[in-house]
Amino acid sequence: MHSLKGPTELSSAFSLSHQPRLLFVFHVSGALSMAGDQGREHYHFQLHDELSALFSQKPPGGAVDPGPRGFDLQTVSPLLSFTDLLHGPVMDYDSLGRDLGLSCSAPSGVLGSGGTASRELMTDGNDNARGGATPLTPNSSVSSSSTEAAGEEDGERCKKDQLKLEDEEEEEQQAKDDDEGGDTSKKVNKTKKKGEKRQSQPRFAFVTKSEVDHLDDGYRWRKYGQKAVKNSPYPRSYYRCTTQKCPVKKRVERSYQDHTIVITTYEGKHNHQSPATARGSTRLIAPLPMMSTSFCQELMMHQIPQLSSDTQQGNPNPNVFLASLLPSLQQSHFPDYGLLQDIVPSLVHGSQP
DNA sequence: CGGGTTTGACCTGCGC
DNA sequence: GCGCAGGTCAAACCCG
Repeated sequence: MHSLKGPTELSSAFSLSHQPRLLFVFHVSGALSMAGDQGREHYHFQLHDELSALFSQKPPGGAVDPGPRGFDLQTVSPLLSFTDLLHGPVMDYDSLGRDLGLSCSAPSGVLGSGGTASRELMTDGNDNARGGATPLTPNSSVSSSSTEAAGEEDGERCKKDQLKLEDEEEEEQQAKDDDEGGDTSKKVNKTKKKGEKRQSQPRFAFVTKSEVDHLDDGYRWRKYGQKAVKNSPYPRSYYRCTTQKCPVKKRVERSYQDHTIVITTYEGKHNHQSPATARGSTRLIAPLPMMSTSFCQELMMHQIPQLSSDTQQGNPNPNVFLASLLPSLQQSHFPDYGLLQDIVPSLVHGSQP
């Protein structure tokens, strides 16, 4: 069974924050899509339902849309911090999970048997799991992501993923060949071998409350498509990292129940440094030699006010937060440690020579 | 003019 | 086989 230490330790780290913030990281394993194949669609809509239920709730003062489930986050207490939510007397993992009505369609009963919403969201048995932080916008008030507990499919999935990765290496090689003079039809090259599934890249989804669709995560993206989403009035946009040969893609869509909820799904891993880092961002007061993306900076500034405050009040390096967080994440099998590694490469490299 | 966006067409996988 | 839906392509368009 999966280790469930992650959320606990993570929440300890997040106890630094005084603010009522939620930060969930939804790792979406390779075979899962935010939407798509019928088999995955269930998860997709559940994700929508759950998140919408979660985020359709606004803090006191804001308009509150109870949502179809009628789940009232305020019963959980919107004023509680992430830590409070996880540890506080108001709600334990199990009750939170139940109240959230979370019952991800993962085969082994993702939220069953002691599993809880938060735990499961933060737990992933997939060793290939990579994770992330949350892209935030200035107006984001709540961010969430989800981890798919791959459950019993993991073994098989890992094998499949490995095969796919191998295939992708071939594709990469072919791309190189193309770059060196091949002018064959891209469509032909892009066409996957028969019977071969896509979606081998690690994925993780961020759910952010934001008015803007395209969140600045420090990387440059080029939109390559937009599709209407079934059962949703909001289209899904497809972006590719503009850096040459960077395989990372992301999809951005809004919750059909709460248009302020932006679901961003990242796929793949950047094979380069964030342009924001490269050009030297000045978003934070202190220099950020170890902060690779504005993405993290936003995290620091908006999602972790306490930390931000510390930064301004003397601690020159907000990365101490991540530095303190990473070991816990590593120890706790936090599924998205990999993304943190992506996001804070030098930090990780520093701690992991 | 280069880079990004829009948008219709096309491809693919899956269920029926 | 057909229809549906997600994902991608690429020409046209836009903008600085």
